[in-house]
Amino acid sequence: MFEKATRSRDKYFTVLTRDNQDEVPRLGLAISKKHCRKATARNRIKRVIRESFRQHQVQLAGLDIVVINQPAATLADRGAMNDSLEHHWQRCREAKRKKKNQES
RNA sequence: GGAGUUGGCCAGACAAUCGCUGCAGUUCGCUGUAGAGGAAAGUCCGGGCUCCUUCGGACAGGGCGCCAGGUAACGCCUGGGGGGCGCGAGCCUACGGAAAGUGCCACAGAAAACAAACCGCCGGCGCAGGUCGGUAAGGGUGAAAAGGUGCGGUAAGAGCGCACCGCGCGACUGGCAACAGUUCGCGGCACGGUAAACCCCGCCCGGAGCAAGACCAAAUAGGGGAGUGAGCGAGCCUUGGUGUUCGCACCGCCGGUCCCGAGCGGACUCCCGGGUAGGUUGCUUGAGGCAGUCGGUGACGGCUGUCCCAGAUGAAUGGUUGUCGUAAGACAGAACCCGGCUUAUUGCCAGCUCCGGCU
RNA sequence: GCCGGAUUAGCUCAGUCGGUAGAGCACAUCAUUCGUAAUGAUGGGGUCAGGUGUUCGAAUCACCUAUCCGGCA
Repeated sequence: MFEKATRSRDKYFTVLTRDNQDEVPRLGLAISKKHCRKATARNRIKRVIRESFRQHQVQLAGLDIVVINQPAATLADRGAMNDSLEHHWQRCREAKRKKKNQES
C-alpha cells in the first residue's frame, strides 16, 4: 500500500491512494501520537476525516485511501480541515482517471 | 461596593435528520434500546481479581509515625490535642526518640559542647614588664554561647541565697486518650541544634501484574498425568525372601537471600498430547447507584424499597438545522474493576470575616 | 497498561554522605605577527527545569509539577 500509492500532500494531511478491485471505497487512518499528543485531539481529527469521507464516498468508489496527519492538523479548525480534505478527494479522483486513460 | 475565606452544584438542554459501537428482535428491508469524566489524566498510595508451593521464621529492603474514630484497606477521611501564620473568618503542620550510641555544625569567634577563658573585673606577689589564682556579671563573634528580671550577697562575681516567670520530675483533678489545669510537693537548673544525617523504638509490607491468567488451535521443540517401588547404616522378626522401626544423606523448587524449617518432586511401568502465529475468554452486578428512615458532633454505618447504568480491540458519542439562552463554551476521551491523593479547568450559588460608603 | 532515567554557562559535561558553582569548546579584549591562524594572558556570561518544605544554610535532602529520553510487546 505505502509503496504503490499516489500521494497528495498539504500542511494538514498526507493522503495515499490506490485502486482496489471492489466497488466500495476503503479508508485507513494513521493518526500518529508523535504529531498529535492529546487523545481528544486525535479523536477529533479522526471524526472529521470519517465524516468527510462518508459524505464523498460515492465519488471515491473503487479506491483505497490512507490519511496521515501532519503536525499542523492538531491546531486546525473543522472548516480548514474540511476544505483540505475536499481538495485531496478531488486529486484522488483525477489520479484514478489519469491511470485509466493510460491503461486504455 | 471592594478584598478575603470556606463549603457545595453544574459541565449546555430539548427536538428533527444523516451516521458510528454494543445488545435484543427480525418478514434480512430494518426496528427498538443503551452509549465517556469530574477529573476518564498523572501513576503517588491502598485494595479486589489472577498466577507463582506462599505455609512459617531469620536477615536484608521499603513504608508509616500526636490521640481517638471511620474503612475491605490506606500515606485517605472525620473529630480532638500541641505548635506556627493571619486584625479576623480561617489556614498550615513528616508532630515518636537527641540523659543507647556515632557523625556533622563552614566562615567568624577564646570556646560549637568531655569542656574551656581573648578582652575585661577582683585578689596575692613584683619597682615594672608580668606572673599565679578567683570569676563568668559585661564586651565582641555567630544561625546558635549552658535560664530571664529584680533584690540580697561578694575582694570581684556566680542559682551562691530569695521572690516572680520559665524548665524538669512526681502526685492530684478533668479527659477513652493525645493533652490540659495549676491546687500541691520536689529539684536550684542538671539537658545547644540536627533524626526529610546514620540510627533506636513501635506498627505494616511475599512477588508480579489483565501485555495477569484460562480455553481452542496451523508450525516447531520434547514434555505432562496416574500407579508402583526405592540409597546407606543399625536394631527387631524370620529357614530364607520379605516386613517394620530409628538414624544419616544427595539434587531441584520459596522470582530479594550461597539462610533455616515445613511441603512437593527424583527410579520404573502405563496412559496421552504439547501450544507459537491467529482466535475465544477474562469483560463488567459492583466494598454499585438512587430514595426514605434510624444511630452518630462528624467521617460513616444499619434497615427498607427500587434500578441495571459503555464494554470497544486500527479502538465507537460526530455533522447539519431549529428553539431556549448575551453566549455555548474551559480542561479533557473509559481499555480489568474499585477507594483516595495530586494536577488541569468553565460558570454559578451559599455561609462567614475584614475594610469603606449611605441610612 | 506497567516500570526506569535525565534536566547545571551559547554547546558538551564535572560537582550527589549540605557550607562563596567548575572544566573544555565557543565569545570579547590584549599580547605575539607586516597581516591571519596557532599560542599565551585576562574577562564576561548561571532564577543549578519550576514550586513548596526540612535546615542557621539546599545544585545536593524530601514531596509535588513540567519537559525530554528509554525499557517491557
